[in-house]
Amino acid sequence: MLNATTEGGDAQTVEPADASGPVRIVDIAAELGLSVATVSRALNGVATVKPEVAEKVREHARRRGYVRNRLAKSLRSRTRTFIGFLVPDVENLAYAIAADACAKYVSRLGYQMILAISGDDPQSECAALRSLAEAQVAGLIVAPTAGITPASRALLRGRSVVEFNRLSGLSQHSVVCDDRAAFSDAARHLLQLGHRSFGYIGTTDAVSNGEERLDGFRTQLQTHGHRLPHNRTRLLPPTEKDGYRAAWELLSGTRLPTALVVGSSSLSMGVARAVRELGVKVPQQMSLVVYGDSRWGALYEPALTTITAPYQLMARTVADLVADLVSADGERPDSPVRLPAELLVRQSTGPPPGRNR
Amino acid sequence: MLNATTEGGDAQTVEPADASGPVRIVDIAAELGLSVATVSRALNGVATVKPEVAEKVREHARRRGYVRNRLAKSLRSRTRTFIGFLVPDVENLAYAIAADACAKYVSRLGYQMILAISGDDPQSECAALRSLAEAQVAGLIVAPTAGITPASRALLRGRSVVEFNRLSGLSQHSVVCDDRAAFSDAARHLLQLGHRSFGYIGTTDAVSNGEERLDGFRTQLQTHGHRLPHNRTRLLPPTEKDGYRAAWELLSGTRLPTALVVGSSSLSMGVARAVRELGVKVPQQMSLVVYGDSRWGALYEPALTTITAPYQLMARTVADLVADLVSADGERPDSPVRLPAELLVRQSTGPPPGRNR
DNA sequence: AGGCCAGATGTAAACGTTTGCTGGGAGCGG
DNA sequence: CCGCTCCCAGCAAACGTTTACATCTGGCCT
Repeated sequence: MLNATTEGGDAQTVEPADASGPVRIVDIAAELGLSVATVSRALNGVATVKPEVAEKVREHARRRGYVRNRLAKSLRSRTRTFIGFLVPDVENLAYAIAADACAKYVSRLGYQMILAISGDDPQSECAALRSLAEAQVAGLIVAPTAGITPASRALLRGRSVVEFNRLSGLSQHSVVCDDRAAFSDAARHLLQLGHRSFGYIGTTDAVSNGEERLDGFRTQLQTHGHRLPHNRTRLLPPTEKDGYRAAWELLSGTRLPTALVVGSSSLSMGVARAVRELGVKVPQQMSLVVYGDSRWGALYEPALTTITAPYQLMARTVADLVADLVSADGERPDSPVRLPAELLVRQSTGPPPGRNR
Repeated sequence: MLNATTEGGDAQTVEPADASGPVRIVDIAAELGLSVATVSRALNGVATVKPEVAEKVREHARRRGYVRNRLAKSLRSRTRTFIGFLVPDVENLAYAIAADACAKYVSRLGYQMILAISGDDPQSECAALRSLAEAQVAGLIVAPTAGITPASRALLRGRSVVEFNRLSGLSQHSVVCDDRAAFSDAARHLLQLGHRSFGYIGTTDAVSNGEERLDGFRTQLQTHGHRLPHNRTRLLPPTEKDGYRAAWELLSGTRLPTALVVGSSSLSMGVARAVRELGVKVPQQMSLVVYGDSRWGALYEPALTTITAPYQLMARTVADLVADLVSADGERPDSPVRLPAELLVRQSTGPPPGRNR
C-alpha cells in the first residue's frame, strides 16, 4: 500500500548523512583532492573547468548529497534570489491566486517567493517590510495598506517595488485592474436592459479601488442622464457581515431598486445571502451584479453576473515586471499597467420588472 | 534641526540618502568611532555594552536607515530564519487559509515563510525542495505529492519537516484532519434520516485523504448493515470538471440514490453545478453532503450540508509544531496530530423521498 | 631554444555578520 | 602600590561561497 519506490536497478542512494553537519564545498574539494575554487566552478558550470573533472565533481556532489548554501552564495556574489510578496491576506481568493501564480512564475525565473501578510495593519506591514528588507529581497510586490507609514516608505526607498492591485504612490511601477471601466460596462449593461433605478453597495477604501468602482458606475449613469441616489448608496468596510446588513437595510423597504451593484467580493457574499433570505426574485424583481471571483458566483441560483479581475494575468504580469526590474535594472513603462476586468453576464441580470423585454 | 551632536566625533553627515549602497555595520562603526563588534552587540541588545552607547548606536542606525543583512547573520551565527511551506497549490482555499495563518504565525515567532508550489508534480516538488534546502530553511511544512521521488526524500533527510494535510511517511511529525471520523459522521447522519441507498463521488488519490474518506463513509454504512454499491461509487481526479461529469453519469439514470456524498472540494463544485442543471430537487429527491470550505456551500440553494476541515487550527498547529521542532530540537509527539473535521448540517440533507418523517 | 599564449587549477581575499578572546581602565581590598 | 575582579570595547577569526589574480603545465610558433 505504501509506495515503496524500490523500482529501478541501480541503487543511487546517497551516502548516509554523517553527523558532521551538511556537506560543504570544502569537504568535496578535500575528498577529491581539488581546490575549493575548482569545485565551485565545476558546480556552477564555469567553462574553464575540464569537462571530465567537472563531471567527476558533480557526480561526487550528487552522491554526497551536497546542497549549496544560497545564503553564502548571495552574500559573496551580491546576488539576490528572493522576491517578497506582501499582501493584506491570502484567504482572499484574489490574492491567493496571485500568490500561487507569482510563486510559480518567479521560481521559474530562479527566484524564491517570501510570502508576508500585513493583515491590513500598517504596523504589521512595516514590520514585514523590514523583515523582507533584511532578507535582502531582490524585488518586492506589495498591495499596500491604506495607512502606510513613513517608516514603511523609507524601507522601500531604493528598492525594486511594484504595487499590486492597490495604489499608494510608493513606486512608479504597478499592476492594477481597470475597475472603472468594468463598472462602467456594468452600468451600460444595466441601462441597455432598461433599468432606471439603481442601488450600490461598495467600499469606502481609498487604497483599494473602491472609489474607482463607484465612480465608474456612477459616471456612466450620469453620462446617460441617470443618477445613483444617495440613499441607495452604501459605502462600508469590506466584510461579509456588512454586506449582509446593508442589503437588508437597502432591500427591506417598500420600493426596491431594479438593479443593484456590489463593489467588493466580501460584500457580495453577504449581499447574496441577504437577497436569498429576503426572497427577492432575481432577476425578475431586481437585477444583481456582483464583484469577485468568477467561481462562486456561478454556483449561486441564479448564476450571478459578475465583474471579475484577471488575477492570473495580473500575477504573471507583476512577476514579470518585478523580475525585469531586478535583473535588467532597466527601463520599463512607468505608468501603471492597467489590465481590463471582465463583465461576465450570467443569469442574475435581466430587464426591469415593468418591461417585458 | 539636523545638528548631530558632534562632540568628539568627526564627519557629521547624517544624511540618509547617498548612493553608496546599503548601510552596513562597518559604516555605522566608522561614523561613530566604534568597532564593529560593539555596534553589532548594541544592535543585538547584548548586555555587555554600556546603555548610553547602545542607545546612541541604535539612534544612529535608525536615522541612517540601517537594516541588518540577515543572510550574513545567518551564515555567521548558523541560525536559520526561514520556514518553507510547500503545497500543491494555493488557489485551493484550504491551502490558502493555511498559508495565511502559517505566514502570520511564524512571523510572530521570528521566522519568515517561503512559499513554494509543487503543482502536484513530483518533479517541481523536488526542485522546490532543493531550492528550499539551499535557502537553509530551519523547518519545512509540506503537503507531499503522491509520487514523491527518492531524491525528494533524500533532500528532506535530517531536516525538521512536518507533513501537512497529506501523509507520505516522510516524517514522524504531521498534522492532518480526521476525515475518516467526519465521513463516518456523515454516514451516521444520513442513516438516521432514514436513507438506505447511497452514492459516493470521491478521489482516488492515495496521498491525500481520499481513501480515508471513502473508507470512513463505507465502513460506517457496513457497520449498520448497509452497503455502498460499486456502480454508484466514482473515484476520480479532483477537478471540478470530473465532478460535473460524474454527477451527470450517476444521476441521469432512472433511479437516483437518495443520498449522495462527495469527497473532495473541487469535485463538490462540479457536482453542485450538475445537480442544479439536472434539476434534482435537494433534499426532497436526494440529500447531498459535500466536502470543502464552509463558505461557498452556504451560498448554494439549498445551503449545503458540508464536511469542513479546521484549516486555521491546522495551520496554527503545524506552525507551532515546526517552530518547536526547530527551536527546541526537542521531543514532540511523533504520532500524527489528528484534528477533527466538522459536519455542518444545513439544508441539503433531509429524509429520503418515501418517508414523510 | 626561447618566448608566448591558452587552458586548467590553485591562492587568497572578499561579502557582512557574530563572537571568543584579549586588553585596558576603574574600583577596591590588602 | 600591588593584584584582583568587573565592566566595556576592540581585534580578528570564523561562516560557506565566489572570483580576481597568480601559477603552472604544455604546446606551438618563430
